Parts: sequence; structure tokens; C-alpha cells
Amino acid sequence: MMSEEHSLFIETWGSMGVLWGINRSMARIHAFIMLNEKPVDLETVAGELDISRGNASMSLKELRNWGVIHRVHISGDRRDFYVAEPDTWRMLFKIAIVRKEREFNPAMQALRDLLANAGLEKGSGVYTRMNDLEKSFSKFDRIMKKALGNERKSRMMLDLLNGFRD
Amino acid sequence: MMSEEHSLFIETWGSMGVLWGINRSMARIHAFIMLNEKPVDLETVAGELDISRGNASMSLKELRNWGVIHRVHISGDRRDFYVAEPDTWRMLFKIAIVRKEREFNPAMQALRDLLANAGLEKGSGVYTRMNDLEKSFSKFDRIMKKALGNERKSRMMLDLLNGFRD
DNA sequence: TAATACGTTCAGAAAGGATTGAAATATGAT
DNA sequence: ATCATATTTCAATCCTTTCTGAACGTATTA
Repeated sequence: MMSEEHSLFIETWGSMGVLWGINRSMARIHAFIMLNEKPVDLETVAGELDISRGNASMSLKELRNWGVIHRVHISGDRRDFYVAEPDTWRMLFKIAIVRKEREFNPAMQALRDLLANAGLEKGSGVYTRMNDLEKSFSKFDRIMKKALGNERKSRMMLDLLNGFRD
Repeated sequence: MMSEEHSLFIETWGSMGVLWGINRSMARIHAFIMLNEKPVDLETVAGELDISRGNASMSLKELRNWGVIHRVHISGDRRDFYVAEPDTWRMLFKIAIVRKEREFNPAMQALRDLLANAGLEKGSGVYTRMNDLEKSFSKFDRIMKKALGNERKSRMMLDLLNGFRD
């Protein structure tokens, strides 16, 4: 059985999932795995969280793609087991980075195109506003980069990204 | 007619809307209003973006609730007109703050409850991980606050927040 | 007063996402 | 190879969100 606090955490994490752009099931599974000292298997996940095996299977796969959980093997057992990525700071930002690349960067690009090519009058309110907005984006960009520290995009990170392109 | 760059910006902004937790229509309307030197009316919004008046009406209302656009009046005209909030940096963070309060803070609270009351063993991996996670959340919290500068929650901001509570 | 213009609301339609469950596939043991 | 078990896939279904459009309310004008 699961404690009050464990359930609360799992459900809250589930709701918060949207912040990272992951759905409820995925986020709940992620929370559940984080809360387990021992590696957990698909059967347990599906049973404890009351979701289908199919859903559990796909969600685990995607969580693995995001790099926030890992598959491990236990000798003498042929089931797959899962554990959470231990580096929490990195874990949180892995998702944020990907989302930034996918959604924020194109918007910043569109904004720069607009400023460069749309022939807005330099003195106009729209120009000023868009220029300010571009500065805001750049500022946000810098904050993001700073928050990520000096961690550079690794090969893995790029692969991950490509895997998620539409 | 609308330029290539304008359309691109509108659609990109629409896609990025999910980052702020606002839907495509709302985000597109927001972009459209930002791109207009002159105040725009509902009719124009619905026509140019090809959405129903009903949708436009509701979206404009919500955008106004978020505080990212404002309603203005033009004397001699009885239609309602809309303009974008001119302070872009503030505009972007208005939404981010509300979302943080709504989704991030409860998760941080659940995490703290878990650490305080779930009776996790101090030495265990789960405890360490959850403790690290709490530190990460606090760090993120600090970054957020820093990004917002020394701007304090104004009365208006609190009203806004309350308006959005479930 | 009637006629027109404008804005809002909301029930139902449409679209989009998430979930299931059964079939297909894979793996390991005997 | 066969059996038993574990996992993945995906079409169908369910659920949620979004959107439409007609109906209604209100204000303005004639």
C-alpha cells in the first residue's frame, strides 16, 4: 500500500506534468519510479497506478526517451526494471531544454525574421514592441543558459532532440 | 492582406502558446493584436484569423484576464477595440507567474510534505533524491524570482491570481 | 417604436489526445 | 522446438478541450 504523502506527490506531479509538456500517465509513472528505492517493473507500475499495460509500456518508453528514467536488468529475472535518473537538476532541465529548442527557439527566429524582413517602420509602435520582445526573448535565453550552467549540448542531447522532431 | 513574416509570426506564436498554457486561438489573436499599430476590433480579429465571433469574443476576454491585451475605446465608434500590453517583459512573465503559482508551487509543497511526513529513511536513495529535488525546486524558484527582478506582486497581480484559482 | 449593430453565451459539433485491450512479437527456459 | 512469460504495437474507444453558430441581450439610431 502507498502512503498519503506518496499518493499526493504522485498526483501532484501528474498535474504538473503539463508544465513539462508530458501527460498525466507519464508524469505519474515518473513520480512513482522516483519514489521507489528498488527498480520497478511494468507490471507493478500498471498495477499500482491502475493503468493498462499498454499505456505503461508506451509511457515508460517515452520517459526513457526523455532520459528521466533508465532501464536496468536484474540478473535471474527477465523482466525489464526501471529506475529514475539520479541527477535531479539535470533531470528537470533535460525536458526544459528540449521544449525550449522546440517551441521557444522557432518563435525567437520568427521574431527576428519579422524584424529583419517585414519592413516595419523603425519609429512605429509595433517595431518598438517587437524589438523589445526580441530583447525579452534574448534575456530569457540568457537566463535559461545560465540556469543550465556550463553544461554543453552533448551528442546524446542532440540525438534526443532529433528523436522528438515532428 | 498579411505579409509572410506576419503570418509566420502569428502561427509560431500560436504553437508556442502551449508553453504558456494558452490555446492556439488565443495565442494567434494575441500575436495579431501585437502586430497591429492601430487598435483592432472583434470583427477584424475573427475575419483575419478565420475564427468564429464566439471564439474571438471568449478568447479576447481571457487575454484581457491575463492582462496581455487591453480594451480601448475610440470616440465616435461604439465597437470595442483591443491593443497589446506595451510592457513586453512584464507581459511574458505575467503568465509565467500565474502558472508557476498554480502548478509549480503545489508540487513544491507536496515535495516538502513528503520529506517531512512520509517517514523516508534519511540514508535511503529515495530520501536523497527527493531532498535533491527539493533543492532543485528551490533553485528554480530563486531563478524565477531573480528573473522577475525586484518587481513585487501588486494588488492587481493578486486579483489576477485569484481570478484564476479553480 | 422598429431596425440595426455589436457583444456574449452556451449547447452541441468537431478535433485532438489519452487509454485500453487484444493481437503480434520477442525473449528465455526446458 | 515448444511453452510460458514479458513486452510492444496499434486500431478502436473514451475523454477532454476547443470551436462554431444560432440565440439572446443591450445599446444606438432613426
